[in-house]
Amino acid sequence: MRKKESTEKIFSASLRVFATYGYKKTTVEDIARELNMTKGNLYLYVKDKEDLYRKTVEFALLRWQDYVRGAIEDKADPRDKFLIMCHKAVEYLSIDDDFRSILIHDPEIFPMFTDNDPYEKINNNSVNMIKKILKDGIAKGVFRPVGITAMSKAIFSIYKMFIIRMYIRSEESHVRSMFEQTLDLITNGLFKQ
Amino acid sequence: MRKKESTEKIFSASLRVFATYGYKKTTVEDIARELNMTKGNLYLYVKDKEDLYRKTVEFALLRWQDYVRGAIEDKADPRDKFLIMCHKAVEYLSIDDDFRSILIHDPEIFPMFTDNDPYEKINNNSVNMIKKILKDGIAKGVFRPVGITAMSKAIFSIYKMFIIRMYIRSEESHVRSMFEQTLDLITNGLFKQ
DNA sequence: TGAATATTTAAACAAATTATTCATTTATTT
DNA sequence: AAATAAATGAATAATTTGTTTAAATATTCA
Repeated sequence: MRKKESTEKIFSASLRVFATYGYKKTTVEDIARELNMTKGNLYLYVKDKEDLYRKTVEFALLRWQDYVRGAIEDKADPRDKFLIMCHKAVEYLSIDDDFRSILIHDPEIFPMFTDNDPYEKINNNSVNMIKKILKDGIAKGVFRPVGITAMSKAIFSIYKMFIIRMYIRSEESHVRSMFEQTLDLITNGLFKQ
Repeated sequence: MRKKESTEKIFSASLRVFATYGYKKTTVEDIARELNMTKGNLYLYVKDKEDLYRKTVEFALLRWQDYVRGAIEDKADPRDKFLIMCHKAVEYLSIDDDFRSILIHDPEIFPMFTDNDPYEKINNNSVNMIKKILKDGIAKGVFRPVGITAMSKAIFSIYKMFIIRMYIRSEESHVRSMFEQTLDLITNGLFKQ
């Protein structure tokens, strides 16, 4: 197993285990076992358990972002892009059990924009994706000329809040309909009439 | 909390936690926390962690047996009793997540009839329930005169096997239809024509 | 009430588990 | 075959966990 090729294997296995037991209850050996390797070898890839966890969460966030990006890249209309992005971001939770579980175990993965967000860099990918859509939409004259940076952060905050709420209390279907209504509110405030 | 009244609370909380994490990963403190009490206090009720686990499983098995017994006690026809018992025993897993989980974590809960079965006494409740039904059915002339003890054990073995199989590999719907077919086989071999 | 009894706590300790390191071995590349 | 990279497994340090215990608090009932 060459180093370059194996990192994906390592973090997807690690995600699986962390998602199952949570940070505290998974041992480094649990993950090594899942990978059919020894603990010692794992420490070639990460500094310590916390580093392993952080990199695992980053891996999970990137996979989620790839899914969303892939779903909108061929769309031309900024309004389409925006709506599909919002829906796909939430729908992804239905198809990735591990991602969903890790969000429930650790609500800090999606922190509000605080001073030291460990995942700031990666969350900025999402914010930048939104930024581009807004910019494009404004340029094409289909969005009102809103403040791009602040609005992007606000929108990201809203749907990450829904993502967490929706799956911590997934029984409550009214959360989903609230999401739809909020989305309607955002877009109808955003679109030109 | 008086001692007499609290044992049920203790073991149902304990069941919940053991079912969530499995024996190894749950700590005595996890259970104490769930009960809003300290570890030290728990040791007034049980000898050690293993004793806590054993009593918890016994509690779970008794709850399951009560459910089945309750469903058949008002039935008169031994054939009804038999069929309902078999179905209810399996269906119970759908309504008690903790029971189902603990079975998956610990397949030894339903051991085959080996020399030292820690739950022998409680599993015998089930066997005796079957025995009574068979005896009654034979007396009333609706069952063939089979060997009651051996047949009861055989029947219990069959449905406990299905219970475990069904929920370890619950995706596979063919397991359920196999159960129905096996039940059909048992009853049509058992009933007089 | 208040003495007797039952329940709960919190701290302490020993034993077990876990994270981490490292010298050595095995595999791969050049 | 030499050099480099990857993996091992055993050893150690740090932390967690199971269990005990003395002291505190609550409950019972004479």
